[in-house]
Amino acid sequence: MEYKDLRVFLSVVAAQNLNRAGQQLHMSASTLSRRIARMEEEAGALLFKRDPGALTLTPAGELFRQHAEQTLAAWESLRSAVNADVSDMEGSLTLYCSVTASYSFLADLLTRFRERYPKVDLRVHTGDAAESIPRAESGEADVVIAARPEQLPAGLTFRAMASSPLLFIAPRVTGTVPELSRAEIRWNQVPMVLSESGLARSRVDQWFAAQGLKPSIYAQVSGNEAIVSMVALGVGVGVVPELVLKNSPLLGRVRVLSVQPELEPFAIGLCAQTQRISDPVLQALWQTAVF
Amino acid sequence: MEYKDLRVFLSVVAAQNLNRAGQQLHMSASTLSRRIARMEEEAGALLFKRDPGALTLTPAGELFRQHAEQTLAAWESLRSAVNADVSDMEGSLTLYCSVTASYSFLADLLTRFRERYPKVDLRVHTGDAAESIPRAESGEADVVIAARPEQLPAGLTFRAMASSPLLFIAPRVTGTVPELSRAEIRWNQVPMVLSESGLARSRVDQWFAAQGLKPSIYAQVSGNEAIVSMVALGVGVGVVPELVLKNSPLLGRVRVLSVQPELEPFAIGLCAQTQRISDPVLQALWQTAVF
DNA sequence: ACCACCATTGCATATATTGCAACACACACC
DNA sequence: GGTGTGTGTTGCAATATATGCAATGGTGGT
Repeated sequence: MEYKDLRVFLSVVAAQNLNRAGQQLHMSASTLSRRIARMEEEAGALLFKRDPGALTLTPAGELFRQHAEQTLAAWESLRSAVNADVSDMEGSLTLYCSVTASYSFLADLLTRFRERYPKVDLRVHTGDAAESIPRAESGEADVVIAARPEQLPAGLTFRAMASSPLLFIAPRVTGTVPELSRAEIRWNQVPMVLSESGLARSRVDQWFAAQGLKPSIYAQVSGNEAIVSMVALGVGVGVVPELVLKNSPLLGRVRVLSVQPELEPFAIGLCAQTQRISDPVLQALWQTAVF
Repeated sequence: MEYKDLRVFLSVVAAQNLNRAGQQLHMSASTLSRRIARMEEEAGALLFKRDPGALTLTPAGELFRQHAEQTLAAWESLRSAVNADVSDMEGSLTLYCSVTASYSFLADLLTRFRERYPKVDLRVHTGDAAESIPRAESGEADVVIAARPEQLPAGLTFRAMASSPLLFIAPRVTGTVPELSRAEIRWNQVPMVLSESGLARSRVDQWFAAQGLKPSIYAQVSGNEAIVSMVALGVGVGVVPELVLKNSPLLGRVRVLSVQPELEPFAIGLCAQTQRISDPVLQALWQTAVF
C-alpha cells in the first residue's frame, strides 16, 4: 500500500467511474482497476460495489476512505511541520504554460502547492505553447509546463508528468476534404493546417520528409486551439496533441485519423533552468509535482 | 511512500544500523540506504543523523516515527475492523518448519499473525528441514516454512519470502583437510559431510556430477546444524544454506569456501497444499506473510 | 598505519507496473 | 431481438522500478 494509492482511491470514490478518474489522474482505466484490486487484497475486503453505472463504497470501503483521508492529512501535516521553516517561504514564482496545459495540470499542481506554501507569491502566465521553452530559457519564467523538445536546450532540466499522443484530425463532416475519401490518401494533396513553428510542426515536417513528401499547407496558425477551430470549419487536416483535443469544445466537430507511422507522443512536464533548481521555491514546486 | 517503507523505517530506528536492520528484514544494506534516502526526499527533510557508530533520529525523524507508528497502527486497526468476522476465527493451524527457519522467520510471522487473529489455535512443530515438504504433502502440517524444491510436488503451492545462498564450509583451522591446501583442489579427494537426503544433498550431487566427479563422503548426517558441528570439528567440508550458518554458534569455527560454479540459492517461503489455500485460516497466514 | 565497520553509489539484473487491445457483461434504444 | 455504447477486467509486451553485488569513501579503534 502506498500513499499514491490512497489518492487514487479517493479520486475514484469521487468520480465513481474508472475512466473519468483515469482522465483526471492521467492514468488508464486498467491501471486503476488493478491498483484497486491490489488495495482490496491488502485490505482483505472488497472496497467497491460494482453496481452497473456507478462504483459505490462498501462498508469496508467507507472505513478505508476515512483511513485514507486521515493518513493523507497526517502526512501533509507532517510535511508542513518538518518544512516549517520552508513553508513560510516568501519568495515568488513565475510560471508560464499554455492555455490547454492550464486546464489539465495547472489546477492540480497549484492547489497542492498553495496548500503547502501559502506565502509564495505565484504569478501564472498562459499563452502559446510554443513560447514555453523560450520563456524558460530566457528566464522570463522561473518554470514552465511544456512538451519536452527533441533537443532540450543546454542549461534546462525537464521532469515528465504525463504524455499525450500527437493526433491527425479532420473535419467530422466528410467531403469537405475530398482527398480523404480515397482509399490510399496522397498526403501531399491534403490541405494541412499547421502551427507556424514549435515541436508539433517539426514533428509533422519530419513525418512528411520521412515519406519523401512535402505537405500542402493550407494555413499556418499560431496556437493549437486555432488549429482545432480551423479544422472544425472544414478547411483541412491538422495535427494537435490529444490533450488539446480532449479539452476543446469543438471535440465533436472533428475526427481523429489513424495514420502510419504514428507521430511520437509529447512528453509533458515541468521545465526550468538547471542552475535555478536549487532555489528553494523552485525545489518546492518540483517536489509538489512529483509526489 | 509505502507502508512497507514505514516498517523498514521503524526497524532501522530500532537497530540504529543498516546492516543489522537488513539482516532482520532480509534485505541488503544498500536497499535500506536507498529506501531511506527516498523517504527523506519525500518528507523533505533528513530523518537520520549519520553519526559514526549509530544512526540517530533528527527532530524531523522523530516526528516521522510518530507518523509511521500511528499510520501503521491505524492500518492494522482498519484491517481488523474490516475482517472482524474473520479476526475471531477459531480454527487451528499446524505449522512445521526447521529449527533454523524458526529463528529467522517464525518469530516475525507469528507475531503479526497473533496480533491479527488471536483466537486461532497455533501448533508449531520444528524439526529437520528435509521433513518440511513431506509434512505439507501428507497434510500432517497445514503449512510449512521450507526451501522450494526443484520439482514442487503436484498439489503444493509455494510462496517465496526470502532467498539464501548455499555455501561450502570448511574448518577455519587450516591443515585438518590437507586437500584444501592445494592450488587446484581435487574435489573428489575432499572428505565431504553431507545430508543424507534433501534439497541441499541433491544440489551437491548435481554439482559434482556436472564436473564429472564423485564426492568422497566422509559422513552422512541428518540436519544442517549437525553438518556445521562436524565441519567445525575438522573432519571435512560441508554444504549448508547461509541462513543456517548465520544462526550457528559455531560460525566462528568454520570458513566459507568460494567455489565455481556457485550452487543455486535456496528460495525460502511458505508451502501448503493448493486445495487448502482457500481455507480462511490458511488464507490469513498467507496474507500475513506477504504484507 | 592498518584494519574493521559503516553508509553510499555504479552497474547489471530481476521484479513489478503500465498501457494497449481484446473481452465479458449490463443497459438503453431502435 | 439486435446493436451500440458504456462499464470493469485480463493477457501480453514494453517499460520503469527496485534490488543485490561489488567497489568507494569516510571514520574509529588498535
